[in-house]
Amino acid sequence: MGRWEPNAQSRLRQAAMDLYAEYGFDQTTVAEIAERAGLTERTFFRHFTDKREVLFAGSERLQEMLVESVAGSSRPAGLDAVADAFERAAEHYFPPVEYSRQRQTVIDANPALQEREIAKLHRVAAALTEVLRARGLDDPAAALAAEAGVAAFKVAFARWVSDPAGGALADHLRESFIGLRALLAPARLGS
Amino acid sequence: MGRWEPNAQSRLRQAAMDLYAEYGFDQTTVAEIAERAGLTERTFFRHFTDKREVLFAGSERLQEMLVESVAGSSRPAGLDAVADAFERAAEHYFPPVEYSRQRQTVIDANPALQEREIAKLHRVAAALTEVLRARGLDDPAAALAAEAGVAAFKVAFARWVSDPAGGALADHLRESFIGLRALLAPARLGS
DNA sequence: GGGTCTGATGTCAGCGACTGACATCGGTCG
DNA sequence: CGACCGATGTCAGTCGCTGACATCAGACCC
Repeated sequence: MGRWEPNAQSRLRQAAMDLYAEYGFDQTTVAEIAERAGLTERTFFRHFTDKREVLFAGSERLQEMLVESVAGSSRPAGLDAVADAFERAAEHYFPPVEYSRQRQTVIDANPALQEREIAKLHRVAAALTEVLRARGLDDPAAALAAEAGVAAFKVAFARWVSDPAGGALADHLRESFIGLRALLAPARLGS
Repeated sequence: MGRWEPNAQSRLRQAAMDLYAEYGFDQTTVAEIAERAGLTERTFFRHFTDKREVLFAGSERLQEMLVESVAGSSRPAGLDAVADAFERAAEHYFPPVEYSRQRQTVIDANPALQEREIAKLHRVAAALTEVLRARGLDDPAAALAAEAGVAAFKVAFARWVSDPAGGALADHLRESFIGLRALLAPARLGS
């Protein structure tokens, strides 16, 4: 398919990650990324809608997985279904810790990237809210379960990438959701 | 102070709003905004960090008001203090409905602006979480009270700008928080 | 009143993100 | 072997945004 080497997209992503990590996001130009990947600036923009998106491509896939998982969950629509979905995704979706760690370091150093990250997580929460409602949970409860689930995921993810013991993401997720459930038990967010 | 007419900043904001509303955000160039305001492109960027920020300048002020309000609230740190803060801000901060409505229409039509809006609200939630913790609320409860408060505000704001009856924002806020409290009563989020 | 100082604005040059239009190459299929 | 198609290259251009420096209006001082 490609004109020369295959995997243009992943080569671009790798090149971008390397340069972002070494010189910072702002100090890296798209032309440099493309050159390192042996491609053209124009081609970069055919694979990624913008310079930031390199770090977030794939989040749509995660969102789809979560939505499908909640939609087909054996548990009733609620926090437990969301927790299950995240734990399942943890095993099939996420890249190795080192990559995630490096990626997070880059994001944490740049406001524009944080903006994009927050927006992506917001979309995930919105999508989860939608499925939960579709499965019969009423409106505010669905939103709360979704937002709380995403919040628990944020915590688990942050602990995962900064865990010196190298614990699995799934384990951090379980802990995080246990803490959340303990806190919210009396509210019964559809769980 | 100004070279010619005063109020350069508000003239720029007005010009931007008019053009964004009439032609859309992407179709409006900064040079056009500046020209309509009788100023230069360079001057625009001295008043606003970027083209999007025109629509969000002032959100820092809102955030400060909320934080101060919660910090000095007579109520215990929790949802009620947050609710009070929003209701007080509703009376002293927000522009007329027509302006807010027009602004929201522009934002809703553009993903980049939505990203910025979400990020701003996220910062507000983070700041509120911080005050609540400073006032002694424990960590997850503080975050939940802040996020829930912001969520209630979102709902109230959306209803306010789309309310044909022209109800006051403060009234929508009260209703929204009543609904939230009813839902969360058993959880006791510090309220 | 005139000189000076300061803050806001103008001017200019330039970088880099992003896009549209069109050419070109590699592989596929008939 | 030739038509076809999808991915890439090439080119030119727009626009957001910035740094450096000049300039102007008003405030302050004498």
